[in-house]
Amino acid sequence: MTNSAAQPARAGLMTMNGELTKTKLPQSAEEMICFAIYSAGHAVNRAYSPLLKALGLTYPQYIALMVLWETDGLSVGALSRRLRMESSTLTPLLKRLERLGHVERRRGVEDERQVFVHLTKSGRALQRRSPEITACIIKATGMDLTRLEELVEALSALRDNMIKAA
Amino acid sequence: MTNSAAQPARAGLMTMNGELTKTKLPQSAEEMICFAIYSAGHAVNRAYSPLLKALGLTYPQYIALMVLWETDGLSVGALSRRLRMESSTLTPLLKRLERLGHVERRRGVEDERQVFVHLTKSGRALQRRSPEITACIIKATGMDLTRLEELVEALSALRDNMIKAA
DNA sequence: CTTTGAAATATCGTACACGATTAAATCGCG
DNA sequence: CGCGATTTAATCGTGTACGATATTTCAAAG
Repeated sequence: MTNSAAQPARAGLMTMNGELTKTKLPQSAEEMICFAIYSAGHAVNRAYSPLLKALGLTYPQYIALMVLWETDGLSVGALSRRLRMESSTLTPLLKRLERLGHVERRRGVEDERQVFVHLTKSGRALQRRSPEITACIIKATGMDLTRLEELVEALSALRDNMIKAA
Repeated sequence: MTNSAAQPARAGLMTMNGELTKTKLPQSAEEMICFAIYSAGHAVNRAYSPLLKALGLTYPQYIALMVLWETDGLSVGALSRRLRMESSTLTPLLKRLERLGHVERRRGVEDERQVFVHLTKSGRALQRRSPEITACIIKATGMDLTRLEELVEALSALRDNMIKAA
């Protein structure tokens, strides 16, 4: 399984500035940030999914609800900015949540372009099931809270940087 | 080592609407890990996509190719284990890569259940475009390589733990 | 050999996810 | 006041993603 066609392990040609400090470009897929975040993201999704299934929710639906639990009555646009998600993703997701009876979508009165999303009693009730799920997930991470917080910090910074760089 | 971590630390601090129950679960830290990894993952995807578009590739296709550049001729199953991806995801992806002329799928001879994936000349040629993309992404992260490596390390550990806990 | 079962892919149904486009409503500026 | 730009959601097309299931092939007993 070792690599036959010896990769040159090219030294840095990156254009940042004179960094000769860490010249090795990560070559192995496992080392690359793209693979790490990609596979970790899916692993988290798969860890949540069976727990959420008991509530009849998907992982993205749950995340959208988390934001609404924090701030109810957001517009689709505001929600999409918080979630960093396109309206083309959010609209069908919200329609499903509406069909499930967890939210209501109401057209704005003074600006009829906007649509506001309000939790129903049922949608608010789901929040009470959240702590058990959280506990389950934290346990599954196998990390202590300090480390998790650091990781969240780093990921948030990464996300914001990449959005800024776009 | 299993679950020593889920210690309460403190009663809920982080609730915005004030009605935190008696659960000592730290919603704060983790309510964010799912969102953090979710949004960061998509941000990375969106950063790669325009760069890959120049090569006619999607982000998951690129990641699959990365593994093949490292080890050509893997079976679908071996590839799926490396990518932590189901065959139901991988099969159509590989068919698209085949239609694009970057790989060939060949049924095994001694075991006809297996399908082996081989890079074509075209698929191997794409590897040469990889370093520029990597450099671009690393720059967009706004982090130095040491920090990125730590992050990759943490994410890989997180992923493996969550898979093990499943 | 044949039955039983396991393994390796593939297929199917549902649900994201994005960019590009569209449609409707509001705004801006002459 | 008018009409083109802008804003806001929704729609469309393509491509992941997953679990559940099907299909084909191999393996293990009998």
